[in-house]
Amino acid sequence: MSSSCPICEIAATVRAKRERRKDARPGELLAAALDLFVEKGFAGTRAEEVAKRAGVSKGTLFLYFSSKEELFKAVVRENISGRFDEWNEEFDNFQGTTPDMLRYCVKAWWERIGSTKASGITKLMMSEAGNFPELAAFYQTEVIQPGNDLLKRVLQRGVGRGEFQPMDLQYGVYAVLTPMLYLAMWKHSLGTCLANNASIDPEKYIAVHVETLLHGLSARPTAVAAPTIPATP
Amino acid sequence: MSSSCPICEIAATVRAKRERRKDARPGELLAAALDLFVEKGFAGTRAEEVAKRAGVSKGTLFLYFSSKEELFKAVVRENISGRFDEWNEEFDNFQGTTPDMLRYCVKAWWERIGSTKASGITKLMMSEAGNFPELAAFYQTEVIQPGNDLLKRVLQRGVGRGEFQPMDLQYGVYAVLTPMLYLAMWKHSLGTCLANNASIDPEKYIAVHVETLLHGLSARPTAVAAPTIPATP
Amino acid sequence: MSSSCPICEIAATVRAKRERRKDARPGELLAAALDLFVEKGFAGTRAEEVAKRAGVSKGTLFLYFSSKEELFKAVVRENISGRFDEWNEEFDNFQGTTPDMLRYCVKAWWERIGSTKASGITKLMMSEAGNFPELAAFYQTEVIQPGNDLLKRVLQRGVGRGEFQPMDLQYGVYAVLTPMLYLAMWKHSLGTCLANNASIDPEKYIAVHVETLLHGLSARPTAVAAPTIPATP
Amino acid sequence: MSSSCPICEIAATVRAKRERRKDARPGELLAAALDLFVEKGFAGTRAEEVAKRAGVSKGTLFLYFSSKEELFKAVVRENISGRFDEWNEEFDNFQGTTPDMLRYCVKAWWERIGSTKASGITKLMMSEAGNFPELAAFYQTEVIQPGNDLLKRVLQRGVGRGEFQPMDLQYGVYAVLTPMLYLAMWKHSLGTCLANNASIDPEKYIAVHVETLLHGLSARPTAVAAPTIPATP
DNA sequence: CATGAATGAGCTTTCATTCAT
DNA sequence: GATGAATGAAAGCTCATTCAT
Repeated sequence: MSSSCPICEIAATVRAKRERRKDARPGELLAAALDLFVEKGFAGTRAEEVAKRAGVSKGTLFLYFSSKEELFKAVVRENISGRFDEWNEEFDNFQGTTPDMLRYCVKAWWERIGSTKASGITKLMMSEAGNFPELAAFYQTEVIQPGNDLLKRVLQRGVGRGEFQPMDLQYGVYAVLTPMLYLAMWKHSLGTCLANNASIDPEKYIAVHVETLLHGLSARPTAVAAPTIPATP
Repeated sequence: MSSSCPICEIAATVRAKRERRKDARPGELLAAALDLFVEKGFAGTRAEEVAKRAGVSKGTLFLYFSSKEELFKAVVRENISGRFDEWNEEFDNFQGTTPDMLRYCVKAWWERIGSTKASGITKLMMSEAGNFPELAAFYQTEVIQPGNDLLKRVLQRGVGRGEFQPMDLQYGVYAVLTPMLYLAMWKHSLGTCLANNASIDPEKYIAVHVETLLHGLSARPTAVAAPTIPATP
Repeated sequence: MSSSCPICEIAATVRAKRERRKDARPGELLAAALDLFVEKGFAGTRAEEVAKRAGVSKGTLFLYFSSKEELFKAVVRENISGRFDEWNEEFDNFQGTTPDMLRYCVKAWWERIGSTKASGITKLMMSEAGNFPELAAFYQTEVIQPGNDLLKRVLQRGVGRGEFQPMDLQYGVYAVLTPMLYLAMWKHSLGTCLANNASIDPEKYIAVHVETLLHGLSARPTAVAAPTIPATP
Repeated sequence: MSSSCPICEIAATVRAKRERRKDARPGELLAAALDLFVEKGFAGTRAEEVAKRAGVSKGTLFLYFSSKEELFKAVVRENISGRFDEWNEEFDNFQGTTPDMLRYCVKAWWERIGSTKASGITKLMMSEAGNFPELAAFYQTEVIQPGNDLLKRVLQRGVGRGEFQPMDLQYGVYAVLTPMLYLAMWKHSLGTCLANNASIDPEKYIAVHVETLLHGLSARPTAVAAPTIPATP
């Protein structure tokens, strides 16, 4: 490779760069695919577009993922696990009232999932679950169940400490989770096409939600501080 | 039909049968389309499949609906937007407290939309809105806006009568609507693939939701300080 | 049929009208078909449109003409023959100079064919001949040949009387005919879609044509260089 | 190519072969399309047929031309409108009398268009203009207008140099053009189906036409009763 | 490994033709 | 005879997937 041919030199450079980036390819493709699947849905995303956004050719995409469906599965797998250990630990160590814990919990979700691209996966799963039952089961095991358990422990703590009324924990979880998941859906579906006057301010929406919720959950003989939906700003 | 002219009778019968058949077609097609759109999404549903399920040929479908998109709009009109007149009237005539009105409202939604196949349309729009902006705009105009307005009037009534605290009506609407819409989503996406032990009992879910909500909304004598989202602990 | 049933009476009236018009049906269909074929071409004309313009149903059209192609053939047959006898006689009796005869000839063509819907048939044949060889042969025998013969006799008369130079009669015929046929084409094709500034005034066009032609054909005392086919320049 | 690097050479060869193939595709497709459009008309030609005749698949056609209409436009550009620059220049540089120029002009048209398959496009536009207004407008802009302008300049030159009588240039253009266009029509419609004895010898037809025309246009000292193309009214 | 030209199954839509009424 | 609802064969176009280079 000490050839004097300049083209060969360029080729060598290219090859070097290629080899350096070879391992990065799947990751770049997955990132591009996440973006596009979230933005346009599964059927609406063209394989070539994914490849182009990842800076490779259509052929290369199929070199790493045997089909569009496999790519989709890989995207979901890549993006949904691995955060729960950290979170569980965080909550085990939480010092403070349970209402504050719940506020923190919701805030953390918004900062780490809801406001990031990762929220698109939620929407993705909702939209396409019907067409990928296998993936849906995987999602249930790896994401939904752990999230459920984590929230249940928070609510149980509140009940145990007399901060919350006794409740059916599962439905308590739903009451916390639902609007957040819905917000993720909204952000990535109708919310993107609607006139501004119909759009939701996510942070305000979440604040209203959690306070209303805490008001509803709280054990209060003496209704001291009534949280409310704030008056029109 | 006591006519003495047998030809007239036969002709009338013939026409009747034909017209009965012709009149039935759109309904059969709309029912088939609802099923399939909900099951497979808009893009995933083939026109020919709709026709086949309705027991007619591909051509016949286009005899009644000029395009797949028009078929979808007709499905939405048939199942949702066509009913707002009736609902508006119903609520105009409602006698009783506003909390009861809201309970009735949520119950009615569940019985007429949520628990029926029509709830699939909600899920459909969430999933496909990004890919079919024209459909999204249609849905916004024909469904979201009227639904929004109806709920706003209910909440306004409660505030006006001193049953609810003053509030930002738009976010009040969201607080009512969101879990219901989310339930619709759930039913038609992940909910269809999950093990039974993780499934939601919709009626209970809705009941919990509305009571928690009413608790949060209700005007209480000592509404001192509105709690807010605290800073990160 | 002395029934007292008013519907039966109406039916009887309808039937009578129907029978009265039964023989007229094919003619009405042919007229409608001529209009539409000329206006939109063969492929561009829909069978249902023809039926509607004729005031009958689609089914009836196929009752009289076994296929769209048969309808087309019938239109051409209906509209192209039967005028030549009259014309031949007219010209046999013509008194006057041959240039005047030719002027009259061109004028007559314009008035009876060129300016009427019948000119559309010319365009029709030109456009569709390739797809209907059988029809083309028919047209050749029934229309082109007789027209050719008639014009040849006119030119021959001029040559015989010393009004025109000797010439190749066949090409003389083409020289007369061509611009007229072209005009018919133009009227029914590009002429209908072009900006006004590019449009032709047919009468002026024909006048220019015939006078230029007569100038070229006329025997002149100083017929020094009768225009001939020059060697390739 | 005297490089010592064998890989470079191979790569170059490969790319060359591939590019040669890719570059050839549009030409092959255009040739096939010209054939078929002329033979069967625009509507009558199936995209797949064009592809098959070019030896490729349906999909490949749409790789190079985004729609059937674009394919047609490309055929027109390739065969006619793309040549006007060359022709305009040719005539700007012409040395000789204007009658000779006109003879050359007609001869050139015959050799480059009339006698080639390209003449079929003229017929095509005549036949299909009514059904495809967009194509007609394209043809008007890209072909008719430039051709018109070119001929007008020729005639104007003759008038300016005293070789032709003053005339209405637009109708002069028609007088030149019409028989040529008609010839193109004839060749591709009825002419293809008629017995030999009725067929036209195009070269002789054109020669007769142009000489008769020049005789009619020419300015002659003793223009006693010279019928002429009248000056603009 | 990477490329991108090529493929062809699949989708929506049109419309001549049929046939039960 | 007349009707018009129903049919289904095409046709234009898209795009996941393949494979020669």
